[in-house]
Amino acid sequence: MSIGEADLRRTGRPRDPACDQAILRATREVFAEEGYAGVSVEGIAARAGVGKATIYRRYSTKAHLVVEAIRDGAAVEDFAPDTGDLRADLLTMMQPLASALRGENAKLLTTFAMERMRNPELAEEFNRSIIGRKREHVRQLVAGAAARGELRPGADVDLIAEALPAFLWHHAVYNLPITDDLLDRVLDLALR
Amino acid sequence: MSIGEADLRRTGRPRDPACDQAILRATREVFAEEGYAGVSVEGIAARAGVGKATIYRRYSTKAHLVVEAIRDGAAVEDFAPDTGDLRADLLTMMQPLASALRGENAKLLTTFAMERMRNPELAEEFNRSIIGRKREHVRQLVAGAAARGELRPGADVDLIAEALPAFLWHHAVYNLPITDDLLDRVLDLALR
Amino acid sequence: MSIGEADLRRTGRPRDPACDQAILRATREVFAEEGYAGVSVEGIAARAGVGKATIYRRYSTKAHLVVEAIRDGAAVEDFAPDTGDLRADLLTMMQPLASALRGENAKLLTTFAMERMRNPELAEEFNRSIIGRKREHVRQLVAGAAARGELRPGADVDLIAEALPAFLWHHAVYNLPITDDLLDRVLDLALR
Amino acid sequence: MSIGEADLRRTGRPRDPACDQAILRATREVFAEEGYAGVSVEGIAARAGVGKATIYRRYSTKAHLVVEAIRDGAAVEDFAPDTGDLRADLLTMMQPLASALRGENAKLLTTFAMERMRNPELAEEFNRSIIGRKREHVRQLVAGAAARGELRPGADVDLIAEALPAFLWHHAVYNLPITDDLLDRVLDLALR
DNA sequence: ACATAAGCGAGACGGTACGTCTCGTCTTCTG
DNA sequence: CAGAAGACGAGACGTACCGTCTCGCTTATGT
Repeated sequence: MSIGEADLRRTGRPRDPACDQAILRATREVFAEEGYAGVSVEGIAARAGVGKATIYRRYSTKAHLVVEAIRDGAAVEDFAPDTGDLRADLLTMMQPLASALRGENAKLLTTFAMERMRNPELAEEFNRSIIGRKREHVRQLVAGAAARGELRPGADVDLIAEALPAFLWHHAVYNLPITDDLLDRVLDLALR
Repeated sequence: MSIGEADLRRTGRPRDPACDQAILRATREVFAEEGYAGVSVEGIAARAGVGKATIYRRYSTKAHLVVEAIRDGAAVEDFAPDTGDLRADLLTMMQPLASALRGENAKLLTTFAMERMRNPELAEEFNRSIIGRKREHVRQLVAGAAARGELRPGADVDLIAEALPAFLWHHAVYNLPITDDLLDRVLDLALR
Repeated sequence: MSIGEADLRRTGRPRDPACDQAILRATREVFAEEGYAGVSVEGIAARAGVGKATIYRRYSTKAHLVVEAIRDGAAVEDFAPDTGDLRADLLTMMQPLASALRGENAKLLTTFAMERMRNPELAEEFNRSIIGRKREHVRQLVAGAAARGELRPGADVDLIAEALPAFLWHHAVYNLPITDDLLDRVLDLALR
Repeated sequence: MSIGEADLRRTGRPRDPACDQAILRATREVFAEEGYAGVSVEGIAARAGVGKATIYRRYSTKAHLVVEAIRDGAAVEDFAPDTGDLRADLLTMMQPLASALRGENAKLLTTFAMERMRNPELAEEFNRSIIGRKREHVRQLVAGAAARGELRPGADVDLIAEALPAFLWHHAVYNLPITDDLLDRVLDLALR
């Protein structure tokens, strides 16, 4: 709740939003150029024109900083359409993820996916900002289509629902090209 | 050349094979639990009851050490069958990966797969020891089957070849169960 | 001038005198127990229940703050008697220092005396508030007595004038007891 | 015992004595020029051409480093003569302290004297390297002389024994000159 | 048989980054 | 305006590793 948050810190000098942006921006730039190991908090501070304490006041850890920087720059939009046209709905839903995994933030996203495996609190955040309600919604779309007879009888609803993300992440993680028609081809394979 | 190598060091005290194992074992254990960043050469040396120089004599770098440790312990067997039965051949080929992703090395493998994204030195080794020649061989099996008319006309050879690893890794990374019939279901989806 | 000062600040909320005392008191306590390095402006603010700005509005610097705190709490009274009885006059003058070095402020004083060696800003203030005009006055008393023939011929005026403070500080610094008759014994030694 | 010490560290690469000297030397130089607050471990490391760890391996703390540096460069020689000539013996004993307090190390010594007041383990070291057996020995010399009738009857043995250090430290601490004849004058005052 | 050459455990070395703490300044809100 | 709160740039603190480098010792070979 914004009210609750405001209550927590209604006194003292407020944090400078310009610092927030300078820090996250510098972190993303260095991360993209040099990778995780190339990020040093000291270097980020210098590049952002900021004191180290100003960073540590926001992020307790280098890992935390990097993850938040990525999240800030790589959040994936989350639609939940249900037009009755399964193929179209799935395309609409997964297009943002495909774009993100293809763009300059691909490395950020896959790194984020990784970090979440060891850091449980990140797993939750990963769910919120990357997966969102997609997984469950996709399953419902597919199940609805199956119920309508839009799919062949005995179709594997769970597997079909998984197909798009599985292939997209597989391509991203293996540096295979995420071409414009990849989603079409996956849907061709999965939906018949 | 083994002869050349042997010539290079035919004198002096030979390296202790027990050290090799102690080092690689300790490295694997720490890596699986703490990830790449959690591995410290000093810690490995202590855990293996070995001097740091004994490690650096074998591996020039922490990255090198970790790569070799994983390769030594998590290499996935690499069959290249071609019986003419596509489904059976694919099952034979992917079974080792499925087992590996299900067994005690699952954490090691997924950590390796993910960690290689931020450490390019790991990436190449991952290709060599985990992927090996599988990718190309699977593609050839599927292409052969398509040529024989075993698949429906216009089947997406590349995508079919990718399906098993894509779903297996997706399950592993999202902690979904890798059940005994998962490969069957994926093959059902992909081959018809 | 108090009139001029009052003119400068006849508007707005007046400074809270309770803050002055709380700040100085907290500073003295911490300084006596932990020394100059142990004093942190942030800590003083917290201990005094005061904001940092409230301190810096009064004292431009940590050194300034500490100096004022000590001066406020440990100033040694400064008599300048000249009754013609050298021994009595010296006793009158040094009694306050002896008391101060024996009382609860002893630690404060010795710490101040020592700390001033590494912090030149403290040195000047120490001269002003602890030594004051005592040194010169004592010398004049002794010189006067010598001129009157109250001392043996050829008496070392400078050394006699120094004797009381030298022994008092030596006892204080070495934690030797500063007994009631110490001044008498020192005067016995010095004046005959 | 040197044997015991040797046992403690008979393995591994031995510490480089050149580092010891470079570190202590740099520390003394900076301390003399800038005072305690001006010493930074990082700066000492740079000036000595040494890594920070090489300093912290030897001295757990900045304070520890500074004190050892001073001790290494400012130890006062400790004679214990007893020729039967009180005045000569006292001169022989206190000359080294006078020299030290007059020389380039005066600031080091007085700062050391101060630091010992808050750091109990330093008090012991101060006793060992600066005071040594002087205090007790001086008292015995004076008591012996009194017993021999070399002093006037009723002489204040304790105070006489204290006189030289008291005046010497007083002069040092107050930046009064420690002239060549100061000891003579103090002895004149104290011994008659 | 014994000298040579290398392996080994231990740990010091010059660096670099970490995350913490304080300094003195600044910015906001409340009384 | 004063005061409480606390953010800000700067930079030192003490810790932990990295990859390199001695030490003194042990262990095979090759003459």
